[in-house]
Formats: sequence, C-alpha cells, structure tokens
Amino acid sequence: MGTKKTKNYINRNCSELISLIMVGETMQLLSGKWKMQIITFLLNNGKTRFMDLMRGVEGISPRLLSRELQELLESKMVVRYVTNTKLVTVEYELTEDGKTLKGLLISVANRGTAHLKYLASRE
Amino acid sequence: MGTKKTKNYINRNCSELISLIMVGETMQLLSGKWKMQIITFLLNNGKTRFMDLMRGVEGISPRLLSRELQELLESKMVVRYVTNTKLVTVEYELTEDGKTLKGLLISVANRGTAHLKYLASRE
DNA sequence: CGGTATCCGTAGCGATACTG
DNA sequence: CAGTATCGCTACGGATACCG
Repeated sequence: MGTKKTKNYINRNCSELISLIMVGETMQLLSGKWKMQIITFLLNNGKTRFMDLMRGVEGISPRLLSRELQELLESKMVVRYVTNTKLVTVEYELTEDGKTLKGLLISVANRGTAHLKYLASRE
Repeated sequence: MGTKKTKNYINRNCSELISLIMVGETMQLLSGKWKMQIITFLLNNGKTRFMDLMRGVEGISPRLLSRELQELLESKMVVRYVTNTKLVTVEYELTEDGKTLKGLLISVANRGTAHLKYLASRE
C-alpha cells in the first residue's frame, strides 16, 4: 500500500463501514461519568425512584444524578413519573428508545470481562 | 411495589443482570472525546499512519490524537509499528482485543440513526 | 423524599508553535 | 512525518448545605 493520492475517508452508505459521525453522535449523548451506569441500572431494575438510584449507582452525588437524569430526559431516553404532587414520589424509567441500549450495554459489560482476561493472558 | 426493606442491588452472577461494575470499567477505558472514533476508523481502515488518522478523525488535534493513542496502547487495544527508524513511518492497528469492539461500535452507530428516527417520529 | 444552590478544584480539551 | 511543549480555558465532577 503506497501513498496514492488522498484516500477517500468519507464513509459511503453502500459499504459496511461504521459511521464515524454516528459513533460520535451517540457517544456524545452517552457522555457523562454515570450515564451508562444509570441506564444499566434502569435496565436491570425497571422503574426506580431517585433515592433508590442514589443507592444503586454507588458513589454518585444527588447533584450529578439529577443533572444526568435531566440530560437523559432531554434526549428522551428516560421518562419521569410523578405520583403524589404533595407527598412527592418520583420514578424514572427507560423509554422504548432507551431500552434499545440493552444490546449495547451487554456488549460493554461483556467486553469488560473479556478485556480483563485478555490482559491477564498476556502477562 | 411497596417500600419493603432495602432491595438487594448488588448484581448476582447467576442472573441476567448487566454488571454495573463492568460497564463502568469499560466506559472508563473508552473515555476521551475521540477514542471511539479512533477505534472506529482503525476498524474501518486497518493499519493507519498518524497523519492519516489526523485526516480521518475530523477535528482532532495532534496533541489529543497522540494522547488518546497512547492510552489505547497502554490498555493494549492498539499496536504501534515503526518502520523506518530514521525516515519515520509509524502505523497503528487494533489488537485482537481491540477488534472485539466491532460489535459494540456497530451497535453504537446504529443507535445513532435509530435515535434520530425516534426523535423525528415524536415531533 | 426529591431535588437545587453554592463553591471550588482539576482534568479534559483546544489552538498553536515547535522539534527530531 | 510523527509527534511534544506550552498555554489557557471551561466544563465536568465532587462535597456540602439547604429547600419545598
């Protein structure tokens, strides 16, 4: 492979290439230290209250949980349910769109263990 | 679902729950604004030189590309080849481990388009 | 309970210039 | 070509206190 002119780096739809733009887009939506864990928790446990999320996603602060939930609400990956307007009960749940992240999250989790094994095997 | 004692939120291996810890672990490894795009590009194009990565991953600075490549090298997801020690030719390539990210990246990219469609359908 | 307000440190990122 | 050095910013995240 010599240095021909300049390669065509723009992704063509007809090929099997993975779109850099879409990858960037998605990763931006999922950016934030806790977002993936929040989604994972909701995937595992379904509709969940704020304080239960606090307990479930270990280490997160209320400020950050609140912020990242809002971002997930904005991008429509999560819905918010308020039950008692006076005595306050709020639950969060993944939308249908949010639930489509399941396969992705499974891949992510599996890769975690696979990577650890890979590292172990090389040393 | 009332407020029973405290739910058991620790993931058990025997269930189908996705491990929060592994998700966190992986996402930390993949953190950095450009890492996923770099991996995607290498997945699409195979062994690639530094400057070609610069051109391929649009918007990235040499500083950041250098840094993120080093991190990928440290976590053994990428290999570095030097050909001419004097006239300098360097190429980067995914390791076998790095290549296992393909499914993940495809999910990520697909979700990008799916998400856009979802948003469009709701307004 | 379900958050927001405030404060603050640092790590992440960008732009640019420079080097072997 | 393949990076590193320097600089400066701001956005992200942590801790804590407080509010309806």
